[in-house]
Amino acid sequence: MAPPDTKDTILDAAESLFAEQGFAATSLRQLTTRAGVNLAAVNYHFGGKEELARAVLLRRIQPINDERLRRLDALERPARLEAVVRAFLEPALQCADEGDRTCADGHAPATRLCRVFGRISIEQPPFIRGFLTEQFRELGRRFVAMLREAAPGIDAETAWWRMHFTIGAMAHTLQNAHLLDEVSDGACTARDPAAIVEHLVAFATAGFAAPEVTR
Amino acid sequence: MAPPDTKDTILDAAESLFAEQGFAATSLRQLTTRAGVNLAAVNYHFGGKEELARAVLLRRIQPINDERLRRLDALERPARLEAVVRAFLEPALQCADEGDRTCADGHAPATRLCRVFGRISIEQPPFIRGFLTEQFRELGRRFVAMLREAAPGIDAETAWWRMHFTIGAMAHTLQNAHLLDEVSDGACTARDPAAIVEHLVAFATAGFAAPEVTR
DNA sequence: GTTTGATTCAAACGATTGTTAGAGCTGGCG
DNA sequence: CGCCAGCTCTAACAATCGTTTGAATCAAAC
Repeated sequence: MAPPDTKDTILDAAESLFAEQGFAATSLRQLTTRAGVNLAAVNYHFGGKEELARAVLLRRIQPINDERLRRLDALERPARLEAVVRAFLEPALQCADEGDRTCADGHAPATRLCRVFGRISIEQPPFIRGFLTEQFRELGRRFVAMLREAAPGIDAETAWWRMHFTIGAMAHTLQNAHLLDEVSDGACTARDPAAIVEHLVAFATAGFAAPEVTR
Repeated sequence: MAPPDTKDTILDAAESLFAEQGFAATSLRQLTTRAGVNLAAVNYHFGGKEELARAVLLRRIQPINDERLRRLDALERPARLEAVVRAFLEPALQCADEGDRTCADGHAPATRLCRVFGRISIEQPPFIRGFLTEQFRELGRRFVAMLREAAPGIDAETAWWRMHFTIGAMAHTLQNAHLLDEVSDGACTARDPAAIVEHLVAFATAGFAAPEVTR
């Protein structure tokens, strides 16, 4: 009921447009037009396009990573592998509940976040590199430690790789779930994030439990 | 020893720049400067920036997908799960042998390909959508069939999802392997594609072998 | 009612974008 | 040689980019 806040309106529009087209391909004019605000508002409220991108990412990543750590702390000990994997994956996919509005682009916030996050993290404009590694270093360390506790016998390097694989599977899937619809000729029609996360948890848990690579 | 062909020179420069910065963020002036050719050469030889992007992708994807299908045909029957996974992953990572020059950006062609492919497929400018789904529909169908033969008991939808996860893990890993170096504080320093593929094959094979999701 | 600070607005800035036109160059063939 | 096709070059095109300016508007405080 609060009057639509300009800053949030811009963030919403930026999030959906970055998700659809990426950072570089989205112009401020297109963005402010969709948001229904003046062109100069972005520079006034955020200082520039790059700072806007940082704000878009931070608004979503912060609560998700907080929730991840909260779940990690709440795990039974010794941790079950699937529970650790779930603690990592579910918060990212359930952020849909936070802002329960479904936006103009027809996608749930979770899908939009993962797409924008995947895009910007992959486009990796230089200005975003340090920001991202800083956001994930501590989180990664804690998860790797917990994963090794839940799956004894895998070394640190393997654990890092497998977490990387899991992130990749998650990001790519939510970015391109619609592609799967087309390619599979209708075998996969699920857009429900809850269903996706179950598939993903099963896949990643088994992957983490795989025997160590012998080379 | 052949004189450097302008068309190939452009393709090489475009591949490395698209890999580094993405499609939209790379300008033709930057591209032609690195290639050491005239600005107008891109439009002369390819017709425009979008057609250039298509050519960059096609040059690498075509031989890889051919090799994938060749390996698929050569599999023993009934197929072992790991062999199917390997038939899908290795060709993409071993295309380094094709053009054995290591280019100016210091990355092996395999890494560059995966990065440019991941970028463009994720940026997904509208002009590339149909092109990509067409390239992968037949390949996906054949692999899903073979995977279900090697891992009986998983349904078609699950097989599609897991293949999607595998693609995501592969793409994300090769795009961001350098990030892993930073985040893991040196636990992961491997840049050798051969080592990565072993980790990845182990992870994905286990994921495919996971029990069906019960919901 | 006036003032003050915050926000929005139209308009323009210089820079850069993809693309194109047309002249200039080059090498092989008659 | 003269010619022509293939390619490269300079120069410019219109369009769009992110950003900035300075005036207009608004709401609350005095």
